[in-house]
Amino acid sequence: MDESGTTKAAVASDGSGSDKNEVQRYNPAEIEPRWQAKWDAQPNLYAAEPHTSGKPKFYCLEMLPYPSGQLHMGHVRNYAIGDALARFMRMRGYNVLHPMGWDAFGLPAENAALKNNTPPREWTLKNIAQMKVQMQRIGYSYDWAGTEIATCLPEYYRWNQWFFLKMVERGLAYRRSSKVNWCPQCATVLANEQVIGGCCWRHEDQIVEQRELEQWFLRITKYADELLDGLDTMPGWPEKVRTMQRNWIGRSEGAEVEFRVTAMANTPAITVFTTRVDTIFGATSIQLAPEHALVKEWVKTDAQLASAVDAMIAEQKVARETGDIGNIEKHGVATGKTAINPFNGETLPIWVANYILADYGTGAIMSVPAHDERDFEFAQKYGLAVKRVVAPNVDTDKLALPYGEEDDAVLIDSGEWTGEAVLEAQERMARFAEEHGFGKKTTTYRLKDWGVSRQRYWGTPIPMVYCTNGHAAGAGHEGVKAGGVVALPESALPVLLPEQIEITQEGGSPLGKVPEFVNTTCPVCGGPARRETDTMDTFVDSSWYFYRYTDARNSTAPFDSEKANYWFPIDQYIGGVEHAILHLIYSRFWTKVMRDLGLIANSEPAERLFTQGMVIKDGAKMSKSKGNVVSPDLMIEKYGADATRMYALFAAPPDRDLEWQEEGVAGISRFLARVYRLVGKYAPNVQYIEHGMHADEIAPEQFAGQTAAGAALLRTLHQTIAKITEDFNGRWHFNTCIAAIMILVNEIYAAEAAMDSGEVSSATIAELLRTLTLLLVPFAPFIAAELWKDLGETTDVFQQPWPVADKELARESEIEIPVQVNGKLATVIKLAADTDEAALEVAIKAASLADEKVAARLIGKTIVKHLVINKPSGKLVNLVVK
RNA sequence: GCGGGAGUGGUGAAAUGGCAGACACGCAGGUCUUAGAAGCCUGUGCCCGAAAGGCGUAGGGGUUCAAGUCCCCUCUCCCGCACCA
Repeated sequence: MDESGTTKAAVASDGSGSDKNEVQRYNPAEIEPRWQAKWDAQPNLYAAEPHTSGKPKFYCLEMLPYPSGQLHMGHVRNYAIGDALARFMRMRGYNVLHPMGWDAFGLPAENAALKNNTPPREWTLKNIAQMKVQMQRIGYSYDWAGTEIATCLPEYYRWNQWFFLKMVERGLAYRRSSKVNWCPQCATVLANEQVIGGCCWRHEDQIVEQRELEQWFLRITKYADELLDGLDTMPGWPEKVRTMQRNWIGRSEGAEVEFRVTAMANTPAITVFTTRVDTIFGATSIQLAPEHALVKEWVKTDAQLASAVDAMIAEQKVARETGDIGNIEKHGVATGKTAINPFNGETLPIWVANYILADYGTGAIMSVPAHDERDFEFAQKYGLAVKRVVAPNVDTDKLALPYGEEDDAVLIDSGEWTGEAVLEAQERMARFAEEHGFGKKTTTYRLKDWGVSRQRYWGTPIPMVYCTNGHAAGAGHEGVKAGGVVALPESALPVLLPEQIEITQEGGSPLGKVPEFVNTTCPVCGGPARRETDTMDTFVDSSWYFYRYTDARNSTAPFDSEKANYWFPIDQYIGGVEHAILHLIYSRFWTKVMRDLGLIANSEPAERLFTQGMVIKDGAKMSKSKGNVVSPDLMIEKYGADATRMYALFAAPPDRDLEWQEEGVAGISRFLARVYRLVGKYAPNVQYIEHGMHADEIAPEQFAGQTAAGAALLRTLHQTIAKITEDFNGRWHFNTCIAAIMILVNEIYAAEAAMDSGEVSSATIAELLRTLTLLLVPFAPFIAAELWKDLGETTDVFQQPWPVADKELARESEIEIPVQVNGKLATVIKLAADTDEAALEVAIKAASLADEKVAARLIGKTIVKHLVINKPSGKLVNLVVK
């Protein structure tokens, strides 16, 4: 090994006599396809080891895409984040599961069929093939062969059907008539979660209509409490997402109280829901929603009421359309009827009011104007009584109506409850109502059961039939009512989606027009039966796909429990925040159901969730309508896949929105070219190529007698390793990781002369370039593979262990100490790092006073304090002077 | 209205309470070239200036030896929820 002598002139060492200008230029268009072809030929390159391997596991998951046929920058970014992490964890020795698949059912396939006359299946599979090529071009390290799934294939969707049957058995799936959200454009039903501000989530300008339909529902409300309480045990999820889910579930504890309608013996009592039963003595009217059942009854005999109610409903519809719902003026109409307050026997007028929601609570409230803002506003308008029943603990003269109050406020004018504290009264009054049979403590939720029926073709067929002979369901099928609804046996699965089908724009389920599909036999009696023609919401597909990944080729079960239990929970889930409610709450529900079925041991699907920011351009989210879409293909063509994905990590920290600037991609490409040139220049000269020596054989003591230049480079190198390693384990600021690599490369360039003259040893150069290459793996795998090869390695760079930072080598030889005077920087002094700790403070004080810039600021002042501050990050001096 | 996030150069951004603006883009000047491109070098928060200096993290106040960072108030922008009784 040549430690002492001058390093041979780098450029000439290959004997070719080449000079600088002939060093090959970085050409990703040549490098990347070459490596990609090599990788694609190895289907198990990124396969995880079996669950029995005994290695620590790491399940790295990104949300699966809808196969639109075009990868967009949001995908590129999302998957670049996940891929960096997966590659890092592999190099750290983890058994990494990094799967990918396709959320392949859904309406666009049917729209495309209408437009292009292409069957949905064909269109979808073509898109998948197209997007897969795009993703492979970018070099993501997915285990395609072992995990790839497409939810539109029977191998997958049969398990949707299987789960559905399990849920039917357990009463978790049921059928009932219900008012549903109907999007005329989709010609199908939407779940509550898919209605955004009264409009369809897919058609932002389309008002959602209400229709009465027979629908299948999944009983997610059974898990409402667990879904809510579980959020408190999920510190690895963003607070934002947990808050959104909490609000969505909307648990509200209160009481129901029945108010009898005066002099109407046959009319059922009005049940109101309230969270403030303690204010019931302050109730001065009853308010019903326009759609309340009693109102529907009364309008039959009261034309005036009928027109007022109709106007209210019409007004709400308009308000919804214009987006003004929520701030339309409160108004109402008196019904002329009255009800009795069961607590004090008072007679209260019954009104119908436009601010009462039919689908929350009971659709009826007791109005307490003194203590509720909305009721107060309403009462003011119509001159209804305002009766205060809670005394605030502060000077009441200064309070404006309606009165809010503190928790320790007490009741006044409330009969036998007068003087009781608010919270105590709530408990006791609810119990009193229950004991006397006119109320109870109750909890309501904003969350509703999940309607999963869709009147569409391109989805999972619901595995139920309607027996013409009117069979009731078999024993144990408690979710199925009599009337001929029969669950298919498991042996009848999968219920295949017919492929020859005509898609038309007419409403109703397209499957209903396929007699071969519809007409079947009853599994119980063998008589004629009709199949369910609705298909499942596509959110069913994505509710459990990540379990399938652990055993994607299983043909006898959705997955093997042992495998799932090894891999779950997902260690890191990465995706867009737009799925904070829909997908992520359904997934949590499905996990709990699977746990209760005994399939898995975990109760939550993912340990940690990361929501990346949007990719924007010219200040707006990329979208076709805005015409600001940047094509990943074009970027790859111009700058290479490495530069494109690396820019996606460099331009902003992953959780923030990212403004796409093409000049930035060009900048990254230039940086990679610099790295390429550097390695190209020194690779032929790297010692271990000639001597077959590897860096791990270079003992640290060989760096001990380093020249200052070599030591400085190694110091930066190890600081860089430490910085990146720490970031992967913590805050994920990959932008600063890449910046750190740039600093390292800049520094190596600055030391070029020292490297050429032999001042920096060949062993050091080898260590620098090898390690630099390894550090690039998570961010730019193509160039990393190429450089590794150029450095003479024949091993797979992705299987190399991640470099370990050496604290000794990373330590500064000289410490810089900022000196402040009254907190403002005066100068920076330098001291040798090996100064004895005991003497250091004295030395620092002396040095700081000796500095002329400091002295200049001390003229005419007195030193009050001379502080030397010790921090892990370094030392600092502050002179407090007067 | 409620909840969450953010506000730092021309731009994207950096900064465990301790040197504000790392790294990059852009721009300017230089070098190389017949010329250009690429590369390389230098400069680049603002103000005045030859220099020394002064001012600067939306605005105002506070805590601290020390505040972009912590606390209080105000303003602006983005996201989510929105008459939830």
